Amino acid sequence: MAAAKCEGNSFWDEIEHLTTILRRENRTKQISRLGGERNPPCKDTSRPEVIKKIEFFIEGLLIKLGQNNLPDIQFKNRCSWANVTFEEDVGVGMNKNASETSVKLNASYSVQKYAITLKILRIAYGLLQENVYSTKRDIFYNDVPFFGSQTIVDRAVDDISCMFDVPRHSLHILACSKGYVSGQLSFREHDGNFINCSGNPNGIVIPSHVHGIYDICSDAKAILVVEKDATYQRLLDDNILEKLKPIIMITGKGFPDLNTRLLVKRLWENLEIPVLALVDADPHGVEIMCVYRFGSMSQSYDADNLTVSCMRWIGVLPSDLERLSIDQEAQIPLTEQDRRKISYLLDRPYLKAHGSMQQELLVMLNTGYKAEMQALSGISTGFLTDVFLPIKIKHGKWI
DNA sequence: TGTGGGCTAGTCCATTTGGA
DNA sequence: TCCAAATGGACTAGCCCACA
Repeated sequence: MAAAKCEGNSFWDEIEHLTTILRRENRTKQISRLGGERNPPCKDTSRPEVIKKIEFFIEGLLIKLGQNNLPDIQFKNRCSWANVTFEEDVGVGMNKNASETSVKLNASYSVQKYAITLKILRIAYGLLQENVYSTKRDIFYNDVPFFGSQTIVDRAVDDISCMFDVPRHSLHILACSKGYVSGQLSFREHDGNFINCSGNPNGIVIPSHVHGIYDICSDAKAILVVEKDATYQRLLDDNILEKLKPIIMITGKGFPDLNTRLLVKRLWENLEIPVLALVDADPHGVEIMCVYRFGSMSQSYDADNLTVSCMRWIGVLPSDLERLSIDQEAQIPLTEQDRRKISYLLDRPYLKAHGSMQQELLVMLNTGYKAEMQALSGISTGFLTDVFLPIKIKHGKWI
């Protein structure tokens, strides 16, 4: 079923209506996003500025040591919901007066973290001076016995980004991308390399240096963000890019990495077209959609660059399962962990502000069942591509 | 072909450690 | 004893590769 063949109002009418609303809202938000109690947006700081910040920080440590004081390193606490507030237009952002944790040189339990922080700062300083990039993985393997685990490097890099109030890539430290993008999109990478996503039937790996891409061109009317790679591949096999043309499709393969989130954000900023999320009707699917749409606690200091508040949840909604009479055998009973996860989600500030999403979680809780997107395939082959998504788009059935 | 291990992300909770 | 900070572990999503 081709998109254009839908009867009644034009297939893209609802999307175009949504586009108009979102663009108008975006203008208003840009104007009103001045002042307030929250941290200003995390700046895309230039290389010389970051070098200066590191030098200034080290100078401060040396001055204190010269005064026979043991200098602490202060980090904003990225692990507390008390330190963040939710605002509809920005998502989960860090408070100006967020509590800080101190890494102390005179506390034995802090010494390792102190040393790791200084070592990563030294590495970042070198990368910045040489104007080259490295990955967190490379840094870890640079001295495995010293760091101990990858997690420690990850946390330290994010703490430093937060401390200097700069995005991670401004430290010239990147993470390997895991997301894919396909459809009506072309751009140039930071080195000038031209990328045309529509020329590759399976899409391309999202670049590691998303901030460096430019000349973004697309005539797409919407961006479809898919939770799982399996579903993404299935939709490509079902020829979704032709059936719903023109469209861009992205997957972060589960919880999205920062590069995938950055790309979705950049596409929204450049193209200003609706971003639709297609996730499982289970607690993790909802949480993944929320990470794209509202941001995460640990990256709250960079919310402005990462969250896509205009995103809409197109499916699979827990209420869809009942409406479509999905066979109960295709549904999965909620486990105790699922129920706990739903409780945590219901406590999140952004869900408290979105009654319709809260309602969907309560539907899941009340029915006691969850379902993956594959459950829709049980109705008929190609149901997701040929019926579910076209009808949802045509009738604007998203929240 | 299926399974397990190691890797990429992300989240939250529990435990350990040690200073006040 | 209490509390803050650090760390490990358990869980989610997924991919790739080696091996039985």
